[in-house]
Amino acid sequence: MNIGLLLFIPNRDVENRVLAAVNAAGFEVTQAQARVLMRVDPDGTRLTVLAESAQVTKQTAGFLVDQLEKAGYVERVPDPADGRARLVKVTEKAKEAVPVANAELARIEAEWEQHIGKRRMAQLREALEMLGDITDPYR
Amino acid sequence: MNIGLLLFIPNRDVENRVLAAVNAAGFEVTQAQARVLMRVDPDGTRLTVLAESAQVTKQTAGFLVDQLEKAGYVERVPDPADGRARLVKVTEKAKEAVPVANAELARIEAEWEQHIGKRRMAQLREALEMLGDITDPYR
DNA sequence: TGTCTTTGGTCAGTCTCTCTGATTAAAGTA
DNA sequence: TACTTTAATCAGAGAGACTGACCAAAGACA
Repeated sequence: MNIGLLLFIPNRDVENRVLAAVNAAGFEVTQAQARVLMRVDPDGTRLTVLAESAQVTKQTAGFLVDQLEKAGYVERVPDPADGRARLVKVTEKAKEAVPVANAELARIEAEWEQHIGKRRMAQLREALEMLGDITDPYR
Repeated sequence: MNIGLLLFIPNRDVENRVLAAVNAAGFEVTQAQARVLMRVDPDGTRLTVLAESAQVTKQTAGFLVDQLEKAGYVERVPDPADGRARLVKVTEKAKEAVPVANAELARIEAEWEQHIGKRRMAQLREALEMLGDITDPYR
């Protein structure tokens, strides 16, 4: 079984479940919006940086931030350090979604640990974190 | 770091690289088309089954198969066992892409093994295969 | 200082993928 | 035979992603 598919299947499961949990709690965001939202730094992040880290064009990132802004999950404030730039910041409303997402993630991890064991779960994490070094173009 | 993102990042890397390799070899398929094509059984597969295993609606699967058919990568033949159904089969042309994809996958795995070591790579595979039991809705 | 290049972001247009809803036709069932 | 289910398609719409063109501020430098 190919390594891409092996990674894809559990990843899809996590994305689906976390999004479903967040939606069920009343936060109406899409997967694409969530992927951008997730990458907004507590101190605010420039659009260019968001685009780069989410691996989409700045037009796409801008489109998604527009929607998140309309829905009240982020706001754009001028960047004091650069007159051209604006910082995307998460609002209080969006911050309330974080514990919902984290709770579902914890639930998933617990189920997985139940199925494959604590030791293997730790090994999985370790291997994936190391792979991030060579597969995360943003890092 | 959340387990979803940890899975997502290397998965994206694999998908990008394999697709780029296949494209570079002259096979013009998209990621979505590839995801369907990958799931066609050597003996042929019904559209409904493809849709289910790729986790899309049958309309979407049908749309992608249409494109793959136009490009000459699959053909639809009547299903001898069911007058309503047709079997999607891969053509010789598509079969030629398989070794290209496999070669890139092997290259990726070798690089990863180089970075995290043989032992951790085996552990990663084992954990992911076990997780498939509980996260692959098709299995 | 004034020009040139780079960088952050937007506008316009298009394409691909995905969905929902409705429909057709063959199979299976009572 | 009539009813229900299943395999697939048609029609229409929305989301998300891209390329290309553009503007304005910042940085570099002669």
